[in-house]
Amino acid sequence: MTAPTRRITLKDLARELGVSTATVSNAFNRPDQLSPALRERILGEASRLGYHGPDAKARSLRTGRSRIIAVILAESLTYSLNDAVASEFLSGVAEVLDAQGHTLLLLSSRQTQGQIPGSASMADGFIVYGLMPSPSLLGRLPAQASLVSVDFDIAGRPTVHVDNEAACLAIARHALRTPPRRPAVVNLRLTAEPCNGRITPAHALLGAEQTITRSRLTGFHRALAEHGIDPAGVPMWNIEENTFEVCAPVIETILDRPDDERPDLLLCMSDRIALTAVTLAEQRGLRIPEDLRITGFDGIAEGQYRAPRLTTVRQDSTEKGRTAARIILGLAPAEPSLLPTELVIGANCP
Amino acid sequence: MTAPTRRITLKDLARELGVSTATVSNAFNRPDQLSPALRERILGEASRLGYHGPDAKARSLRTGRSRIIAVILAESLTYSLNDAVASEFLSGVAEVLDAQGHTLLLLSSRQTQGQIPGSASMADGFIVYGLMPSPSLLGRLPAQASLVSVDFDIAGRPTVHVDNEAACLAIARHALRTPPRRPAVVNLRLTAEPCNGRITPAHALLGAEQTITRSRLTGFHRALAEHGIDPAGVPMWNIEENTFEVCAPVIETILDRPDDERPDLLLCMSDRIALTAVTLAEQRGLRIPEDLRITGFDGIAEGQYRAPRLTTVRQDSTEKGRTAARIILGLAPAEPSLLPTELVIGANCP
DNA sequence: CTGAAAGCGCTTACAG
DNA sequence: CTGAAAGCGCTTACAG
Repeated sequence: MTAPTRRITLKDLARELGVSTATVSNAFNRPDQLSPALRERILGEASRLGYHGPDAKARSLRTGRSRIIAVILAESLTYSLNDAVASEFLSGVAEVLDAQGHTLLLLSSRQTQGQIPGSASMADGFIVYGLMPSPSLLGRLPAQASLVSVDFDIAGRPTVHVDNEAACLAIARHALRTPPRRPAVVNLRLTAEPCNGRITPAHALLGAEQTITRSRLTGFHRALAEHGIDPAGVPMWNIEENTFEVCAPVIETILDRPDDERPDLLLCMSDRIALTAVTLAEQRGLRIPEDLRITGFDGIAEGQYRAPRLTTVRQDSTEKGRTAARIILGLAPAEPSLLPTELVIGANCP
Repeated sequence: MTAPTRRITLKDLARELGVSTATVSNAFNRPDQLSPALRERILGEASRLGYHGPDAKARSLRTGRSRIIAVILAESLTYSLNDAVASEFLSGVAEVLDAQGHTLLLLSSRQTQGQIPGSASMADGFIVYGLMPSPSLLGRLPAQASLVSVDFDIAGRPTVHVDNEAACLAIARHALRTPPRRPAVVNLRLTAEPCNGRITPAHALLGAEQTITRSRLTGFHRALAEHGIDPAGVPMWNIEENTFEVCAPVIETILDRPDDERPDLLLCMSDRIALTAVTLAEQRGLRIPEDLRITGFDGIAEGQYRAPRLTTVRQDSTEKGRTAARIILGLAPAEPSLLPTELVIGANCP
């Protein structure tokens, strides 16, 4: 009770013990630099005095490294944290960081302030997920920090990808083995301008370097062409946000068409879209798969634990996260990484 | 291209401009401390030289504040990020932090290393979610940091709670209006020792200060007693983790009992448990609600967007997160906060 | 409105 | 194996 109203520092501890600050620092950081006996004495005294080890702020300034890795999410944190695919990705990142004594800072490129808070620059590395951030945001990141992009490319930086086109080719080929009369595609963020509804020729579409949806669509179109169906004649809808709330009205538009205009095959860009379609179709008394077949993308748990089980492409989002984290920590080579996908055939599109 | 191989600092910028470092600092942090013209000149030169503002590490050492808030989760990050309730909570926290220019650091009290990494001590405040962390972990947090606990109490610290007992009393009263023949309770982490299965008298139970499950159970028991049912005669099961994978085997045990022993009312401690029960009951051809009625807790979206819609208690996890964040940032008084819940009556227990 | 100077708490060559 | 000293990049009274 020597009234330590002030927080105790390494210097205090050194003075108390009659050793230099270097030795105390070594006791915590480089055990081999001092005798075990002395180290014991220092650590013992430290815990007696309530000193929990070198201050992280000072250490990070001195060493230049914070042991913090930031993930920059394309969507808002609110959306991302509630999206199964993004959550799995994050949990993969967290798993590896955790095992390496690193810590996860969550950022969104849709930050309220319009820009990443300055405190973000504390991070040693950045994992950018889902969408090309604005050039100004990218420019603000510390030049020496490492960077890896996921699901899109940043010139000269390592990337983690899934082969979207091949995966969509495979699932569409499977679906088309039973010839549909009226196939249709439900896209996710394909249009240059926001659009929740039918895509018309007037809509400009994003390029393959801006959205993975484009590659997925290419896969669908290749399969359609193989089966003698002109892709240009296949109607497309678009959805801006991968949530039930945003999907539902668009899906309703599709399902409420007259029987002879309603699609009998819905190629969806995500499981969330597909699940919404299943739910709304069931509510309307449509039989799945007799009246309507539906395919998804992602392989989220919710689609596999319900009846009818979803036909989809499983991508291992967790492994994506692990891979990105390994690259950022230098545990894996800083080169483009392409992860496999798996066709999962469920009861709603056998 | 004056070969700035080294990162540019505030000092460099000051020298370049012929002003003091204080003035450059003020240009970024206290616009009112210098003339607009000078400030313009400084900011202009800064962006020309690629200086993006004061270094966060140095600033945090100097000011003692990092603008980082840490959330310490009871479960692993992998689990928490994939759990709907925890995700919603985090998104509420993120929303408020974001609006205040703060940033979210994710920690788990189940960190692989067995303890929180040192970098965590950089945070200005800690939100502890879901479970009392070990005293040693609590002791390692910087003494001057602010702390708020959610769903449990830490002596002398502000807390955010939901009235679990009242909510469970209400939902059980609703369910018991149709008298069950064989009611049962499925708990979540109620036993002192891990238990996935039937709870026997041999099991020690956690206290109300250790787990919210205890308060929920008290609510159920009060309602049962009101209806003349001896709570001691109501069988209980327990589940350790709120996932389909862990719930399913326990639920199967329950549903696979002979017809005259199988419960016809399942009071579940979470929607995840309830949804697992619905799925497995449907697979067995049990009619809901005729053969089996099921209630949940939480009000997650997945339970509301499927048929039969879940009967549950909705708690606003997002608001819980917002409240905790407001308290930690000093935007709300540092006092206990009790959030309301809402009884939601669905088709699986009308 | 502007500047000189101290110091936040630590780590790291370096010398002994 | 141990210590004296420099300095990471910044902010903040304080004096002018």
